[in-house]
Amino acid sequence: MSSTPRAWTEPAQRPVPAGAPEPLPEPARDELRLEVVMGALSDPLRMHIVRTLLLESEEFDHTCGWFGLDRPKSSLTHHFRTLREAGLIRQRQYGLERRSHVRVDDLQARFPGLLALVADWQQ
Amino acid sequence: MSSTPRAWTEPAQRPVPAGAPEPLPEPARDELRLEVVMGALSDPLRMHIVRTLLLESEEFDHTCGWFGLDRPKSSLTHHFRTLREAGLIRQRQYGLERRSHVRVDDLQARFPGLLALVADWQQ
DNA sequence: TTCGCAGTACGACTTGCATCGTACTGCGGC
DNA sequence: GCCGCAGTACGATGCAAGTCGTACTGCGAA
Repeated sequence: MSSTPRAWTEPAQRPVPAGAPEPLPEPARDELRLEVVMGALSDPLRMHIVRTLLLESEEFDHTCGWFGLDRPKSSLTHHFRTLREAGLIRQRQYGLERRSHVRVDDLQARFPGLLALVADWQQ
Repeated sequence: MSSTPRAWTEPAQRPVPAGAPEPLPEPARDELRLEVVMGALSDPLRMHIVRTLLLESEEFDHTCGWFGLDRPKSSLTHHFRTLREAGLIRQRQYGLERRSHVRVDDLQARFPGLLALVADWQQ
């Protein structure tokens, strides 16, 4: 995994740490809808979030605040929820923070090649 | 899989017939934006149109009416224009009719794998 | 030249979404 | 206990998009 910087091409995802909180409500893998996923990615800010998360998520999950986005917190909540409800990201509550990562396995299984397009996206 | 007649996986597109009208205004290949394309595909009716066109377009282009969609004509005009302005389809005016086909070459070049996802989409 | 047809243009209505301020919650540190 | 912080919930607002009826255009056939 560390030999190539593009972990999103790998089918395997790093294991969930023991004791991690349950993910927030999200669609199951077989409930993912391509048109809903694409609708979530049709917003440039959300595309940016997913792409950044994808290319930086090898080490650990990230909080909303980590991105340094210049938007009010309530706007970020809205976009992260949209991404989670579309099935693009998984969110877990760690104490104060809500950490996110891309659902690489599920997305690769259902929509192979989609994440490669996201990774190649240019702002 | 590679023996099946899925022309959308081929880089080449059938040639334009001599004397065909000029295409209606559309974004150039290098102006295509992934988030705009995905926004156009986020509507189930438009996804259906593109997918149908993709899987049936080997023979000839198709008119709006060919699809047999149960919507008023003005709604179809709206959706076909959205698809054309996003760069998904090319439209030409043949006398009375406006015929459409998917821009396979351009989309494969800019967003490889995207059309495969569309072709695998289930209503 | 008159009619019918494919599709557009326009406008009105409605819905959904992005945006954001403000109040609130829940956890951890002091 | 008390406070600060991350993030949510709620509500208001403005705007873009979907929907559709109706009038219109432009071509071809009778």
